[in-house]
Amino acid sequence: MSVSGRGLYDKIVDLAKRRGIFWVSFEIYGGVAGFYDFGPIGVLIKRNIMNQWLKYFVYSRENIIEVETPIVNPRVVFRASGHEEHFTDPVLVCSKCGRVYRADHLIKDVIGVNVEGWSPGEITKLVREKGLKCPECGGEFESAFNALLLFTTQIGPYKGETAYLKPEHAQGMFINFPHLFKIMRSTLPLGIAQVGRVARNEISPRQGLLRLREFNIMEVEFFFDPAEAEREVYEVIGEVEDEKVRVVTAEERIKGVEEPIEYTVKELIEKRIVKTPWLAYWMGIGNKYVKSMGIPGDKIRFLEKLTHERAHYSAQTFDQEVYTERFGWIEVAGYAYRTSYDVERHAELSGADFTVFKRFKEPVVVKEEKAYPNPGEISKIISGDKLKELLQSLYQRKPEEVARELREKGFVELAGIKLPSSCFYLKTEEVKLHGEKIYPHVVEPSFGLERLLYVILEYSYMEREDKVVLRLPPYLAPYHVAVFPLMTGKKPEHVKMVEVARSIYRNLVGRGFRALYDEEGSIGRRYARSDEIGIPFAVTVDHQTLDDNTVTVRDRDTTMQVRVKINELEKYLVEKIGLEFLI
RNA sequence: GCGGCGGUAGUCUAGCCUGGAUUAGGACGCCGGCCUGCCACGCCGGAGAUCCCGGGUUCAAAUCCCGGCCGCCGCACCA
Repeated sequence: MSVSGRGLYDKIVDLAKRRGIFWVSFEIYGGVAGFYDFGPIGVLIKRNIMNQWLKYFVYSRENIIEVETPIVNPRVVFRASGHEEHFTDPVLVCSKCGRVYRADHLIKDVIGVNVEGWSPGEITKLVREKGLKCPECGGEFESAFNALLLFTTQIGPYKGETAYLKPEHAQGMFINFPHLFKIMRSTLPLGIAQVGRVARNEISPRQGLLRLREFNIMEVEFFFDPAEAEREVYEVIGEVEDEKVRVVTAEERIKGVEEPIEYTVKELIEKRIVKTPWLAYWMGIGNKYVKSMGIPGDKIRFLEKLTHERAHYSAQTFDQEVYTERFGWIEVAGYAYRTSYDVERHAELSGADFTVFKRFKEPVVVKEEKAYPNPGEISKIISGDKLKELLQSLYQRKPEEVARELREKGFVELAGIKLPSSCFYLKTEEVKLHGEKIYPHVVEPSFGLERLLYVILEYSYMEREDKVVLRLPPYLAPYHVAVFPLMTGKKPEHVKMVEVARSIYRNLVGRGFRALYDEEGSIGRRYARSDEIGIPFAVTVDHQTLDDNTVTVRDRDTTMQVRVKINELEKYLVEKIGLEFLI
């Protein structure tokens, strides 16, 4: 088959392997599904995608900070997050044909029993009692077990504590929220970002870079006060209020509509399409970010997840999808409204204080009923050491709580003894409240780096006269500029060209450019090689250079050349590339 | 995990059906040399293949059979 006849995906995979972008890991041992190695060009492009993300989501915002937390997490972290419960599925395997079923789904469909929360042992017992067989081949089922999609390991080389590799960064930010909140002078909203590796033990990873077992996530957990969200969003919305995003709402999807409707970020908020305005804000930022990397706006859409598609922690989720030739619409980012779910779970299991003190504009005076013990009356019911003990524990309790219990039940129960209201002095006091404690809510934009890499490659891949040109935006290119001598022979002027080209190369590198020097093969071949990995500009030292200190700068996309003075080359390139590369 | 299809140098591929004379052929790329006044130039030379792995059938296996690994597609799964 000719090169142009094959699919885009195949061409990208070939290019990626040939030029050192990515390839299947552990190749010499036959490869392992779901793992990819990234080569010299791949790591550079990935880092640029990451830098671009940091610029959009972190560096240009005063209230977003970045952290790095361990990949290995003790079990309790994912017990708190609900992953241990929800990320695991009870599974039944047919002993005859080997088919795997979700036990809860199958039992509900066939027997009509809801086994949610049952142990594998209980499920196995039910399957045996009811004689449930494999619906495909009629074979017996093996004992049910929980298939956990978290990678499991141990902390400590022997007899270690069970631990999991994190499947997302989120918990690292939640756990550190109380500490970081103080560092950031106790101010909301506060965004905590993290970029790096996570691992998911996928049952059957497939589709190249799109479903990996180890990959990079770029994620922000954005903590805010839901009551102030609308006001605070409007303080910063200028940047994105008119940004147009294409959305398919859950309501539309239920009706069978897949065609997105275009809204501005402001409209998403005003029409109450989003359950918190911050969701719309971050969708706007994410839309701009993805467009900045060469993805056309009309190839991006946000798909609201239906209730049953959403993760356990989410009140509303939008997937940001990009249209690909090979796989259709694929998710590159998720925007989840996690409410205070995680924060409250970690508060509960750790005992740490995750609340935020919210100061009122004016102190509020509230009347509060309080009940103080009346030892004289109590001694009529009980005496001696028992009285002493009782009084001690009574003094431990807050008078307003005691009053409430009296109000609700008519008595206070302590160590089996019921104390009527006659045992208390009841008082109504005025209390000045300066604020209240609230749990912050969280919105989470979360990007898959490798998926972005793939869609960016798809949209930048072009062929010109059977040659590959990777039209990467200049700031994503692995190198900003290539430097070539026109001739590399033995004639004195050829030797001089090499010398000048090398010195230009060294100067550019010294000034912070990523530059590539190449003198192998013909000039045309060198242009072709640099086009293939997306280098946007090529500087050539030719005969005229030796006369007047000018070089030609060739544009990758137009192949047009302009002549530039060597001492103005840096300025010229900075103008062309933009300042993005200086991150 | 199940089923279907596939796996030959860095890449793309011929050969497989119909087992043997092909030293596993070609193109591109790569390396060395010559040449070369701007878009994969030309010439000469060179390196590069566990024919995915293991087993079986056979006098003989890249080729046929079985198992495994990997990839793609469909199903299941994707918190």
